[in-house]
Amino acid sequence: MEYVGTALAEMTMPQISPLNGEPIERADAERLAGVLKALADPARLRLLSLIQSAPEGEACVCDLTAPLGLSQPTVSHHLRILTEAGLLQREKRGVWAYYSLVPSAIATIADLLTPPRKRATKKAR
Amino acid sequence: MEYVGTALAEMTMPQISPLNGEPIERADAERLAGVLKALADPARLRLLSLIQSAPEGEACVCDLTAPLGLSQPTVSHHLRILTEAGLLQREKRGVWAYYSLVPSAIATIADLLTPPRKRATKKAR
DNA sequence: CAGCAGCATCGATCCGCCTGCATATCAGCA
DNA sequence: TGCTGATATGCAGGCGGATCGATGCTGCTG
Repeated sequence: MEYVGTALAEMTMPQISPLNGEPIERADAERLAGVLKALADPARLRLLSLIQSAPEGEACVCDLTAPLGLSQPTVSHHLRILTEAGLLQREKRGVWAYYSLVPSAIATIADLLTPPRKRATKKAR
Repeated sequence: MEYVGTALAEMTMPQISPLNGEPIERADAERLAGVLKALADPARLRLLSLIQSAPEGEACVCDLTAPLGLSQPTVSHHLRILTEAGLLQREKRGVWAYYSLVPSAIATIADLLTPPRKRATKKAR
């Protein structure tokens, strides 16, 4: 099966058809579901939360295993999924890998869901 | 294991700890993940989209099987999950079961995600 | 140049979920 | 009452994913 490695590109650039106006296409549904699937896990939600509230908005793997109570390989696995979904970015400094939130990635997802804005045509604003 | 049948109550009333300020608790993470898991499926996203864009904002199972290309039991299954997550509501009229969106359920989820509105306090920039 | 520490990857296991077939329910109708 | 059509539920197969131990890699450091 295919990866969601391009999820970020799909989201920040072309944009997935949001959940408001016309019925969404199957392809769009699969892309959006792919990103949401990355979010729909307790461990990953906590990772995002921990990283976001960390001192510089970044954290390395060794800082995250303890609070989560998961093994290092498992944490690394979750971080990989979040990164491939375009939610996290990785920066290697020396022996450490620092993860931080991709600026408005989550907000973009929220916007895709928040349909409401019963705007006339499509997506004004 | 336990169901997410109370997800709606959790969301519209007490509210799940959102993904912004302090690190979220494990229980909150699990609740939020539960609701997101209901959303993180192509078939269910399309169901929500179809129902929302239907004439009266409602649709019965028989109207949804064809567009999705899934069997009736499978569609019924997905509708059940969405309903238990608090995203859909069911109204039985005669032989038909009409499903419609729970008013601001999805928007609530979006708000839980959309966190931070880069307010001064933390890290401007 | 060994040795070590932080991470990523691999292999394996276990569990949950998507899907469809068969079947049970239930309301309307002859 | 008995039949038909619209939904819901039970059951089972198959796939994907969460987790961990072991291992490989790579910069630091003595």
